[in-house]
Amino acid sequence: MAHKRDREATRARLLDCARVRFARDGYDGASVRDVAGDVGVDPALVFRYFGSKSKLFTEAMATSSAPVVLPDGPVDELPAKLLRDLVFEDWAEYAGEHPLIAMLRSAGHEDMRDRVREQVCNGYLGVLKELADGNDDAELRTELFAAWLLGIGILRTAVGTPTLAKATEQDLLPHLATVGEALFGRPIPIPAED
Amino acid sequence: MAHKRDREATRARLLDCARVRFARDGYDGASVRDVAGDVGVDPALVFRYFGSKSKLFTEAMATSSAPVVLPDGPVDELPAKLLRDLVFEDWAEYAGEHPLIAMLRSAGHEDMRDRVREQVCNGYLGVLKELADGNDDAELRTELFAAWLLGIGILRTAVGTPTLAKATEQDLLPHLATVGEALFGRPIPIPAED
DNA sequence: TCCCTAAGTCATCGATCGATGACTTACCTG
DNA sequence: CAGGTAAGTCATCGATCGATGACTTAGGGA
Repeated sequence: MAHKRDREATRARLLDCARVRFARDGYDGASVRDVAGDVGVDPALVFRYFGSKSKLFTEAMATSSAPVVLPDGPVDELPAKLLRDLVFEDWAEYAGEHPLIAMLRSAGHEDMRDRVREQVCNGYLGVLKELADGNDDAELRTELFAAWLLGIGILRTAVGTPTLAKATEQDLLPHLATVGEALFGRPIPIPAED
Repeated sequence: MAHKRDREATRARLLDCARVRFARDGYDGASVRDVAGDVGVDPALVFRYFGSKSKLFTEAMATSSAPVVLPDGPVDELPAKLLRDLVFEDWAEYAGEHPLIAMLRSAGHEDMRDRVREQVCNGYLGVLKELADGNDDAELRTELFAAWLLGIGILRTAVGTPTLAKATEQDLLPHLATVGEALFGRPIPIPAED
């Protein structure tokens, strides 16, 4: 007996595995058979529960349990926290990449594009917005900073640029402070090493 | 008569179409039948000429006619030129995205990853390197700036963040100068509007 | 214990993909 | 104009994918 016959539990496990598969392999790279195999269930069950691969994908993204744990605390500590989350956290189950970066692989699909945008806007940008208070072009500055963090993550994990790939968090923090101060006109403290 | 029987010419046309297809649809999304169809030739011919889809891909990327026209001229004008190339150029045939950003869709494949890295390192980073002269962490600063440009391009075209998607080149140039100066410790001129 | 409902499975379809090998046709040479 | 060679085509294979519908089996209530 692999598992009890529980519709909701099986559905939830399918969604969990689908999330990882889609993020790691992209929409096209992840097959329904793969997801079903992870759960240890017949592929046909996926279609019984979700109707189609596309709907499985949409629901998996929409019910993302905890794609991002948005940090709180003093605003000027946010850049360092986001840097850690986006760049230096160990996302082993997502093939070493932040789920957001991994999801960009599927950006050809409209659903994924919308989902990523929503996550970036309502998540990261909403959190970063306070930093730009008092500046003109506040939204633009916020998005520019987010673009930088995203670009760093991509160069590190998806491209594998030599210096950045080897850089540690401590290497990046001073530059994070420099750019953050230039962009937001306020000092960005460098947290102590732990 | 569609075209003359010219092995080299047909090969070259296949490579051209393959480049666009791979960049726009990704490695998995682009089929050999698509590429052959673009050229108006039988798919089997592709295998006769290149052996496999993977080899077609590798050769298409390696012989990239002009994936990037690296700008020259005074070093402090490079940021603005790269911003235009990466973010504001009209890459209509690549579905509106810079080829480099489009190629990231295929970064799951090792070949593509290597190719993108090579292009970034020997292309953009090589050009930008001079800007960091005189700083410690010169390579890191260079890669961080490249990460920023890349991130801007991705947020604009692949994610579609609201403010950045609507921003014009003139909107971004002041911030480019600000961040560039902070990162490289030298003034970055803002070119006049044309 | 019986049995009915729902959870899960099996067999299979049609489309598409990469790939192969035998075939046909166009062009150049003598 | 004849004929050989190379450019290009056709038929087809095996694998994989999403998807469907009929089937089997588990398990709780009477």
